[in-house]
Amino acid sequence: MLHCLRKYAQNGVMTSSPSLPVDGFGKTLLDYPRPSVAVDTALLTVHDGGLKVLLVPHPGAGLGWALPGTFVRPGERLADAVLRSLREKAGVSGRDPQQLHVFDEPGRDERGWVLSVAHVDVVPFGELPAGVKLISVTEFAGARVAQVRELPYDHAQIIDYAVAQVRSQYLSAPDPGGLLTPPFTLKELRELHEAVRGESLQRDTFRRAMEPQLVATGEISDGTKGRPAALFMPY
Amino acid sequence: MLHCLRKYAQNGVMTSSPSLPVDGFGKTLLDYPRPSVAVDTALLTVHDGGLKVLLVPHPGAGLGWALPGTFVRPGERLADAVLRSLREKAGVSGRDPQQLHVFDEPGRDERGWVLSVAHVDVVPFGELPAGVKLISVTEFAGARVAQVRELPYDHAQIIDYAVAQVRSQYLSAPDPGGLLTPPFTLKELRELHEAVRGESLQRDTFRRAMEPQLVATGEISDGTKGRPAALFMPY
DNA sequence: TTGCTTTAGCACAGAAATGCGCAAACAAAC
DNA sequence: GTTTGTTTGCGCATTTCTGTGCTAAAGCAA
Repeated sequence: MLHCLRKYAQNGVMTSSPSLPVDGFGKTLLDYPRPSVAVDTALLTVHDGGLKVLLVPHPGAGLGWALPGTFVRPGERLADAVLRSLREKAGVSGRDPQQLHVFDEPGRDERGWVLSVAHVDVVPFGELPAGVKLISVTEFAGARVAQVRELPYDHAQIIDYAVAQVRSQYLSAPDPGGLLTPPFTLKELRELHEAVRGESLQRDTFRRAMEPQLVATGEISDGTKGRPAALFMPY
Repeated sequence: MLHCLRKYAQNGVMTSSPSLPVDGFGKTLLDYPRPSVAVDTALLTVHDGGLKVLLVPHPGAGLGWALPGTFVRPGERLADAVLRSLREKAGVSGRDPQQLHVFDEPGRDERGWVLSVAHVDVVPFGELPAGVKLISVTEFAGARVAQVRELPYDHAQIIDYAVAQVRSQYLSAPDPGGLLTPPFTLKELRELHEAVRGESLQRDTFRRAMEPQLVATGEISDGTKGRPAALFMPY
């Protein structure tokens, strides 16, 4: 079979050239079929007492919204691709994307062989640009909100993984996602946890779990109705 | 730039041909640089009261052992690639590989741009072929056993992820990895948990946690010295 | 039949966790 | 200044969990 050497002059990516290591068959990695690798991200935030996910317009036919995503570029870390896609698709600055799962169903994308590395990131609502599209991930009577079910590809599953992971992280740590601006009150922290976990929490039980992991600033909240609350920061 | 259409006649993989969808730039997915995607697997088993990981000979220079791995083939699920690599590299039948993490450091492999999707699988020691290489993952006084530290690439980290995930699964469920052949005694189950978790467990506390999740078969163990133990199966 | 070993089960004490009611400490209203 | 409403902090009782020691049960071996 006649082979053409194909070269790229972009991002210093290595090409099929005499300098690449060859294997026992005299071939380099570029001689084998390879998938396209994409990242898709469930960007979660807390607003109006609930957990919300960000959607962007989906250019594909028929469906209007999707999770932000992009193909990974040579030399780019997956997390950096996530951050780039959040900037480019939603004008949002992501923070610390965490991997969730690789979706690898061979026919998942009609354009060809595509793997998607699903991620989750969390951003405080106040850091989101005005006008971004957020939908609730809260379940009502066990039924998914229609808009989550209608998302393309495996995006509904990605949201499930994301919610599960963030909820797991908020089981015992005060604010692992940094959604509150320190200093904050215990009530603010508890309300955040109730929004994330989707359930109400007993005030005293919550306080005993969190206080050992917080630093009391010695100050109290002001301008609030009722007894002023002590202010805390994370360790 | 002159392009040659490159065709493959292997495994029905799609090629850069007129039939592939093109994007807004008139290009298909194959026109963009793509990584090689590999899977690496920490295959864990329990033997001699401890958690062990399987190693295979590493063909690379300098180091002798590594976790089994392979490049993913077109149309192949990641889990199937894991199972294939365990068969081909170690003669082992894997069971239910679980994804751990994607290792994506651009320079992690001198052959080129390679992503590795790390997996964990567990197999009962009795199902492993004779002569496979197992090393302990147990830490002694907080120090990693030398052989784990010396593994190539990010394999030591993969083992860490794998151990953490399996230990997490065995925190509250009887035998999520199916390492015991039913029926089994509570002592056998407890010893499995002690091997996985790397700590001793209080007999009654353990029994209270497990019994509600087990079905008593009504039979007892035979051929044992002392009072025969009740036999259980998982729900 | 007796002795030994192992397992099962439970009572109990102590530790840990939970939830509630009340006093304290504020702001707002009068 | 007093009263009302709200929120916080904490003491207390209750509940749950854990680990220990003990004894009975149930086998095998002698």
